[in-house]
Amino acid sequence: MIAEVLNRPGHLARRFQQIAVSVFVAEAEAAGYDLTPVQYAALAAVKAHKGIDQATLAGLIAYDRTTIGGVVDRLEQKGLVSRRVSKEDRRARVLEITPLGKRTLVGIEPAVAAAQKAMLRGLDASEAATLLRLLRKAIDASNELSRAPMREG
Amino acid sequence: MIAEVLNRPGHLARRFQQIAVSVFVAEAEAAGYDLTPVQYAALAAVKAHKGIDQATLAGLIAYDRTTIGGVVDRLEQKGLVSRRVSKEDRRARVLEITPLGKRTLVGIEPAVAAAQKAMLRGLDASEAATLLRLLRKAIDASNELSRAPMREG
DNA sequence: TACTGATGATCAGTATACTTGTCAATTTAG
DNA sequence: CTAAATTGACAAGTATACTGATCATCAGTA
Repeated sequence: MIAEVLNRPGHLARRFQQIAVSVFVAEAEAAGYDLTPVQYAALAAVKAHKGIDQATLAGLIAYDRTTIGGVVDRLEQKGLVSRRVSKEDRRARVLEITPLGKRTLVGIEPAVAAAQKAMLRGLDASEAATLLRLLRKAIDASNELSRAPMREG
Repeated sequence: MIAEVLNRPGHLARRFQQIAVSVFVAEAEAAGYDLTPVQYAALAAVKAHKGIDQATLAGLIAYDRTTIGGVVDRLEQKGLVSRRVSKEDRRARVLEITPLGKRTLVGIEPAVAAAQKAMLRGLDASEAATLLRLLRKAIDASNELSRAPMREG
């Protein structure tokens, strides 16, 4: 049997993430939005940190700096974010959320909430809280082991 | 602040999975193996189920049917798995682990164990057990919400 | 000031993970 | 027993997530 493999933390992490993405995309689509979890998180971060550059944004939500380029490309293409060269540092691209981006964040919120609930539907409130707490704890302790660690903003 | 986004289960799932993959690849590489977590799980499943076809393999470890094709391609290219057309069903590709594949699974085991330990290093034994139990429970309850649900066992 | 190093971003390349569509082979329905 | 539905696999396309390399710019120092 391969139960040993299927019960390893790495495999469970992959499965849970797989379900989380599926649920998010399904809820967003049902609500009429074409936004992935990654794009959503980036958009929310840009809103919360006006004028942030891509590298700082990547550190904030723990994305690889190469990956963030493509994500921002798509957000820009959808008109949710604007990107321009910084005046202080001409290497940097300064990001800002557009009015459409703001409306999108507000409008998609119920779908996001529904998705977060759906992926925990097998757990009661206490279990869900425990799972999130332990996930946070494990992540915090291993942050530096990731190739794209979270960097405080 | 974007703490609300960063503390959502979906984001934590992504971060934990991200760390799990990084740790696995790093440990495997340090041990002299070029194998990803996905390839490892597929290889272990092929060993445990001789003569399995790709679709059944995909269901067993909850991979997308299309994804498994590329994974098996790489395993075959590395000489870890052999693939041939089934005699009972000529649509199917029958998979078998090679001697090199078996040696690889044995040899990489310490690195896999080290990786699983590393990604839980922030938790004590009791917390780790709880996290895995709750992850399993959440996954089981939402299995069908995934695009590539686990099939059979 | 010139040099050195660090940093922001991008490009090319690889690997997952999924979509839709297609094809061939098999199974089931009528 | 044929027609319809299903299934296994692949192809093309998109999105995340990295590697390593390169380029431009900026910051520090000698």
